[in-house]
Amino acid sequence: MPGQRPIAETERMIRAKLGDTPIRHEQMAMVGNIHRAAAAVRQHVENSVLRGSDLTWTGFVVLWVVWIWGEMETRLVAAEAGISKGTLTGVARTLESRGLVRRTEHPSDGRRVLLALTGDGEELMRSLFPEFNAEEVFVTGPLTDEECRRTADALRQVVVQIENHGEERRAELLDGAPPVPRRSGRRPRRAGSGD
Amino acid sequence: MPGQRPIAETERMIRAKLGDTPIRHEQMAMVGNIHRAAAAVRQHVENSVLRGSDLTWTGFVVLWVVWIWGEMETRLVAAEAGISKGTLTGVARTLESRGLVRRTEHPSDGRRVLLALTGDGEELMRSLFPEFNAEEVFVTGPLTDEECRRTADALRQVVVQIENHGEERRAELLDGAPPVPRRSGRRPRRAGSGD
DNA sequence: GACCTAGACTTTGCTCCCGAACGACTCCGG
DNA sequence: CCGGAGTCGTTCGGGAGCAAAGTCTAGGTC
Repeated sequence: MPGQRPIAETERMIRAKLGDTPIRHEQMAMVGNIHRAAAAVRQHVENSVLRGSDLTWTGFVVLWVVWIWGEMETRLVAAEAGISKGTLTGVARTLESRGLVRRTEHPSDGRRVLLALTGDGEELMRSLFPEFNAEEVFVTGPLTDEECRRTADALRQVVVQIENHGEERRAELLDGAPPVPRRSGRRPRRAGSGD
Repeated sequence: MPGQRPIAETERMIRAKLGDTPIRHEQMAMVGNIHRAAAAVRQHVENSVLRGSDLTWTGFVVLWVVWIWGEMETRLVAAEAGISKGTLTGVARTLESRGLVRRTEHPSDGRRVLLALTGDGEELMRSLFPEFNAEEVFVTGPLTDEECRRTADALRQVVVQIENHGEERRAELLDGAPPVPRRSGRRPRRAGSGD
């Protein structure tokens, strides 16, 4: 994505569109760059170290979580990997079909499912993670350790802000608004009445 | 995603798995937090200001690009929005079906397609963008303007690093490796031989 | 004009992604 | 033992998302 326009001109165009409606540009630039950086890093890594093992970013993250923390319940894996449990079902299915993870029933609770790495999965992660970390070092190459720490800390504060106050904030914003559901999502099964 | 383990313990677990293989933890934390923050911000915004207009994050970004820069060729919109042109085709179709953008043929080059906002799209962005920016301000609430600037700058350096040296780096890494294609992707049409 | 090469958009195949609905199961009170 | 409330993983619906293949157009050469 080499087409980024200079920031100064973007600000000028926004003013041209909105007149004097006040806009906070530092915050806008930061949010924009978070997404640009995330996409760029993800694609670089998928196209280098992960390609050879036919893994996606998410697949790798799930493997990583189970590798580090050992056999664990799927809902915890999803939380740790930062994906929804619905998504995890599909990702785990893919990884299972590649022979990298194994599902087990929970010994005492019939609702739960445990996820663990197979021998192949373990072996793969042992060789893959150092390569993955090398790419993390590459993409952050222009920054010092201290700058990485500071940036990581700032980003964590954003995550914490949303975790702590996001729900409340969304409730305020939707205060009294129509409870518009997503366009997507499963539809309830019709009760008997014909339409 | 409230399930984050403390960093110190994560580092300990990695050492337990890899022994003395050296790992750079600052870079690892930064890359991880980039993705966590990106996902958190995206979900917060989709579930607040975008929900009412039935827009996805990507849909909004595409609208934003066309709103700010005016009618432009699809490949430039894709580059500016940070998505592939294949993805843009679908997103533009969705937005067109909602009556927010309009496709026009290029006046002199029949291969190109121009994208522009409709009146509805223009009106929507005028009211939506300030709300969007307010959420950007909310999620970065714990940070000062100066910290936002610094963080945005660090993230930009990551993007630039990948833009400038990513291709070269990937070439080095894959040097002589089997040209493993993605598992996904269109398959060539079989030449006449049945399988 | 037929031919070729390059460029721009679209289609295709597979995966990811969320959130709501769902069914199976656990827990608890009666 | 039954039934309701709550939890857990899965299914489902709509939509990204990429890269490679495919289609169509532009512009040049013979």
